[in-house]
This record gives sequence, C-alpha cells and structure tokens, in this order.
Amino acid sequence: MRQSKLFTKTRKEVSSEEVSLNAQLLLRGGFINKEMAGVYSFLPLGLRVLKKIENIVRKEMCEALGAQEVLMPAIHPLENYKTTGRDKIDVLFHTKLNGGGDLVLGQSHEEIVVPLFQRFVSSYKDLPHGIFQIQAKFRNEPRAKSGILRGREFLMKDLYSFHATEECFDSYYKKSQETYHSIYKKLGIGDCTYFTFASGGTFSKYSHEFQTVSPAGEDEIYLCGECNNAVNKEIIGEVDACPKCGRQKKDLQVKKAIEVGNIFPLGTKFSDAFGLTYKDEKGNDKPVIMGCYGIGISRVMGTVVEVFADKKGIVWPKNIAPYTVHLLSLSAEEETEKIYNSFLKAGVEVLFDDREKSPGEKFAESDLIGAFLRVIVSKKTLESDSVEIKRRNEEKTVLVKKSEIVKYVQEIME
RNA sequence: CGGGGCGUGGUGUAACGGUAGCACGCAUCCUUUGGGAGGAUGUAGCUCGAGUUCAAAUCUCGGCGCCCCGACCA
Repeated sequence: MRQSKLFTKTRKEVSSEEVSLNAQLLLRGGFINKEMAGVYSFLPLGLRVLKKIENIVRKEMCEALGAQEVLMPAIHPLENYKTTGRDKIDVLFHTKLNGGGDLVLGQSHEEIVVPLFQRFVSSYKDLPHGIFQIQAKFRNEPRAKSGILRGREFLMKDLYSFHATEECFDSYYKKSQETYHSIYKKLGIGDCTYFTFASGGTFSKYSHEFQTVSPAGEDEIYLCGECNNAVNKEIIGEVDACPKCGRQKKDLQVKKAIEVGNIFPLGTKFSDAFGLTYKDEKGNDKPVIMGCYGIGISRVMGTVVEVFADKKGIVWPKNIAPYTVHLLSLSAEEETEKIYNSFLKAGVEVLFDDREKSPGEKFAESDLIGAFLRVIVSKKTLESDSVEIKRRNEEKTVLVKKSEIVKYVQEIME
C-alpha cells in the first residue's frame, strides 16, 4: 500500500478529553474513527489489525477445537429472551418490526444458537459440536469508556459447545483453555495474560476469564506467582486462596487487568429453557450440556495498544501489525520504488511512505503507526548499496544490502 | 443511574459581559530534506433552544453530545 493513496491521515493531537491511551493512539494513527460514545468505525489500518486478530482466533477455533463457523443474525426476537428469562437484561437494545413485533439487538447468542442447533440434533451420535461466529455485539452499556475497551458495539468471537455427557464437556472445556492460551500467545499478549477464576454471573456458579495485566484494566485480579493463575477480586472473598495451588490470598499480587476472554460452563440452563435434548443409547431424552466461550476481538486490539505502546506510538506485535514493513523513502524514490516492488512480489505486507514529507515527519508517523519493521532507503544507506532496518520494539538498526532485504525480512517473519 | 467536568475554524486551544486570537492542517509559491522544517500569501469557527442585558462565546435555565469517578458489567 502506498501511503500517498491512503485516505486516512495521522494527527498530532486528539481532544484533551480523550485520556484513554488506546483511544488516543488509535485515533491519532487513523486506525479508528469515533462515531459516538462507545461506537467506532474501523479504518483501513485498523481493519487490517482487526482481521488479523480475527483470523488467528478463527484458525485456532477450527483447527485446535474442531469448531464450525456460522454467522447468526444481529437482530433477535425478544420472545426467545422471554423463554430464557433474559428479556429484562438492561444492556439490551430494543427495537420493533413494522408489524409491531419486539426485537432486540444481539448481545450474545445463546437465544439463537440453541433453537438453531435443536433443529439438527436428536441423538447422542449428533454430539458433541462446537459452533462459533465472529460478529458485532450490541450492549447498551450505562457507560461506554476506555476507547475500544468497552463499547456499545464491538466485535466478539462467541463459541457454543454442546455435549452429551459431563465428561465430554469437561474435556472440551479444558481443551478450550489450552486453545485460548495458544491464541493469546499468537496475539503477542501470552506473557501477560492469565487464567482467572471468576464469578459465573447469571449462568453458573463460576466462570473462567483470561485477564491481561494492564493499568488500563477495570478488573482487579489476585495473581499467583506460583502457578500463574489468578482470581478475580469479585470472588476472592469466597475462595480466599488460589484455587489451583492453594496459595493464601496474602501471598497473591493484586493487579489491574483487562478481561480479554471468558469461558462459562452453562450446564443445562439454556437446554432446559428451550427443551434441547438428545436420545441416549437407551432411547431416553436427556438435556444437552453446554458451554460458551468468548473473546473480545476489538477489545484485544485495544488491549495490545495499551500493553505495548511507548511514548512515540503503537508497537504492534509481529502477527497482528497492520503491515509487516513500513518502507520509508528519504529522497531516494527511484531505488525505494524498486524495493517496494520486490516486497510486493515476495508477498511481504508493506506500507510504502512515498510522500514528499520531511524525514522527521515520516519517522514520527512510522513510530505512531507501529508496523513491525521499519525499512529506510536514503542516500546515506545507498552509499553502501544498503537499506536500514529496525524493529519497532527495539532501538538498534541494522544495515542490510538492498538485494538481500526481502530475504532478510522473510527470515524474521518465519 | 448518582456525582464532577467540558462543548469555539478540519484538528488542538485562547479571549473581564463590549473588534473572536494563536498553533497545526489545507491551498499556491520559494527554500529545505536522517526525527513532526523555514518564509510569503490565502482558507475556515463560537453545540442547540429559551431567558437576563443597550450588548452574550462569556451569565441563568433547559435539551443534545462528549469525558472522568462511582454503581453496573451475559
């Protein structure tokens, strides 16, 4: 992509009201645009990041968990929520059909996926299954805040699993934890994201969250340095120790954290409400056992900004950077043009700053946008037939022969 | 939903109740080219409604919007 063709522009300033770091940097970099409180457009650079996060999650869901992707509607009949007793939830956005039928915007999809799955399951032979989607969710939050960390419309991956037996559910639930860990690792936040025991809300006694340590977080977790698990403050009074290894509350570290995922055992709550049953080997009707598993895709994007940003701007991890290479030409258009083409030919994702701007401005914008690698072509580097390469998260720069730069980048990305 | 703060060119910010100013951006030109460059000339603005007043960006009331703290958070 040529930066001269990008319709978005970076900005030096944002409103002094915007104190949330992820909002400041994402707005300044032109990744997102705020349409109203808690509602954002994702612009070309931001959408690339979002899609990359999405694809990492999607791949793991399909390959590691064997789940199948669907796309369910965003508008739901209120009737289904009356069936489960969730029609009084106050974050529901309500609307109506022309004929007067009551609708709500989807904030989660149990009320859709259960009746849907019911049409296809009748025997224990039809189980287990995992069904997921990646879709916008709508929640009329009493207070949207912290940029894209808590919005009224946000992108979420929601998976629902269906099982005949507790044993089957347990092993799937366990597997989902491993898969989640592997996802956060690929997203670049594996080292600061912890498995956390939490309350079950309206679904079950307990649930489990994945919490990324950050001062921007609205949750507090008690982190166990021994086993790397944590306990959400909301239940620390009840358990009073690390449920995993038994360390006492006083030995746990209190940290602010962002909830980047959660998994819930649903039991038969929704199956019972909708009469979702299967026939066992003896021909008896049994309720299907369920679990649900969420990851806030857009929230992960904001979290990554919060966790890795420095004074100069965003520092995207390798796998989700909008571009692998930010190629800057400092008065060396002809040579840079050639290098740009060789990157394109090799399939390297490259943003080419081909604009006539001062070097300082190009550097500043490059740091703000935060592509994984920065490659500079200038008269200075060309004297030795080289280009300069630097990782966004490191200070050191390296001179590489221009004929070898593509290979050099490919090796870094392997 | 309770409390606090804020709405001024495209962006960021000033202005005692009395001429709306500055910076950035943008446009044209010249110079400059390894850390948001210099000069010249342009460009564009008071959230909405009601009230007080000779006079309102400024004071009062209300609406709408935004931010923060708290409550809430399938």
